[in-house]
Amino acid sequence: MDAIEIKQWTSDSVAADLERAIHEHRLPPATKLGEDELGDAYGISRTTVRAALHALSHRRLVELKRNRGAFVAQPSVREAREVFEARSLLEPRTARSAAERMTDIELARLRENIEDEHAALDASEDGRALFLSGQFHLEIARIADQSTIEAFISELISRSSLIIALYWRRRAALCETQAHHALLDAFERRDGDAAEQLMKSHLLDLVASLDLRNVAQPATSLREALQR
Amino acid sequence: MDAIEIKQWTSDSVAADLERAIHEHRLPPATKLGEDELGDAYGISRTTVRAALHALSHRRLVELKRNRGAFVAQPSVREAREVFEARSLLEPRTARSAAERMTDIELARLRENIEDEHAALDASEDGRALFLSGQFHLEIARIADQSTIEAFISELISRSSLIIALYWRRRAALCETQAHHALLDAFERRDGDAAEQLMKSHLLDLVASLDLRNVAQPATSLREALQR
DNA sequence: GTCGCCAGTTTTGTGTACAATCTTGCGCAC
DNA sequence: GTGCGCAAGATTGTACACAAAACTGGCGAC
Repeated sequence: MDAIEIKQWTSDSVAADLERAIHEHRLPPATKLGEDELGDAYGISRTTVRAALHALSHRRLVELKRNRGAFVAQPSVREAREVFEARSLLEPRTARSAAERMTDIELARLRENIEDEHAALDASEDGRALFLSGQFHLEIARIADQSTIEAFISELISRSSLIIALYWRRRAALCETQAHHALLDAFERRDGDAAEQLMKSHLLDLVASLDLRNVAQPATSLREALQR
Repeated sequence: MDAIEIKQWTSDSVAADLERAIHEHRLPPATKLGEDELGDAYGISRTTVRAALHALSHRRLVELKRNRGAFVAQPSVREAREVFEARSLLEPRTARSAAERMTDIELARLRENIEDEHAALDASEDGRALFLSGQFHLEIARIADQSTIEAFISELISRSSLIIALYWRRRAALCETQAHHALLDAFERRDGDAAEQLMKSHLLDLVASLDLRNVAQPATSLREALQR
């Protein structure tokens, strides 16, 4: 079947694999992540799975319930607002720094990223497109050369993916890549002011495209909905 | 001796205990944290110790070296700059929010915090004073009611403590509480603009009071210094 | 008929044992 | 005398086994 048996999984690589699966919406919010189940799937012991699950819980991608198990997180409306509030504090300034110190090679990588995203969208690979969209933002933080801020943004992007899974209202599928194109233009001009401003409004647009009225609760799995 | 035997330590509480010890400089940078050693100290197995150590490594307070062990982290000069860069992006705006929504009760708690810090300084309990100083910043984030940003700031504050341990140059011992007093005044007036501005310059002052010339490397333990 | 209690089953939490890896010290060759 | 290599010791990484807790189902009493 798969080449799973070939690779030697470590707790880190398992965590990365799960994070990507969550990011691509292959593991939707509230999915139960049983330790035995995962151990069998990856061919590793529960000990290693536990380490990976704990790592993801520190990034708020997985919720650990004592004696209940691990579940893909379901960010609340409040948490959703907070995540984008944090992003709006970090990313615009980071985009400015990136614009001011970007090399042609880095610019080319960003351009490539956008093209891949387009290709994924054309192939209706929504999950992959969403992941690449996140990679675009992450790449900008990487170019800004601030690894600490980059780590925060990385976490926020992954969490944003969960938020999108829960609260996205189909509307603007294109505006996403549109905004990224605009940012790329600013980067090409090494225009820090424009990049900061564009990132700011891009994030605002993202929040606007979500349905964050507390009326519609996460619509989670059965009992979870009633425990609230 | 101690009441350690009474308490039932969990991985979380052990992590919190270690974090506080690090924050108060009872565990200086580069201290080796052996698993057996810690297990004996807390009366728990290595399994639980490992979970705590991993948690702290996610917050960049301890560095895990494969097959080598866990050590209290030694932030590089570069990392030090990054941490304060991140703080300067997050904390000023957070202070503004806090100022605008602060209640009298919260104000009183902050005042109390400053008094405790004064008392600790008078008693020459430097570690405790440093911890309380961090708590002041953390309390502000809590008042701003943004738990996501609060979590980031909490991590940055703890890491700042390590940075101070490594790079502090004795100079302004008082300016710290001075700045906190000024912030408190702004909070009393619910003056968001002033709070944001004061926090911004407070953080700049902090960086200025560090010796971040790359000349003087961490001055770590023997071999560590040479591996760089 | 409904509510409450109790036991069975499943899943996580913790402790222990073994394997892999790295460090350290000695010995041998050049 | 110096440098390399190998073996012994120590420490972490992983797997396994047991204990604790929570959910599920059924039985019995009111």
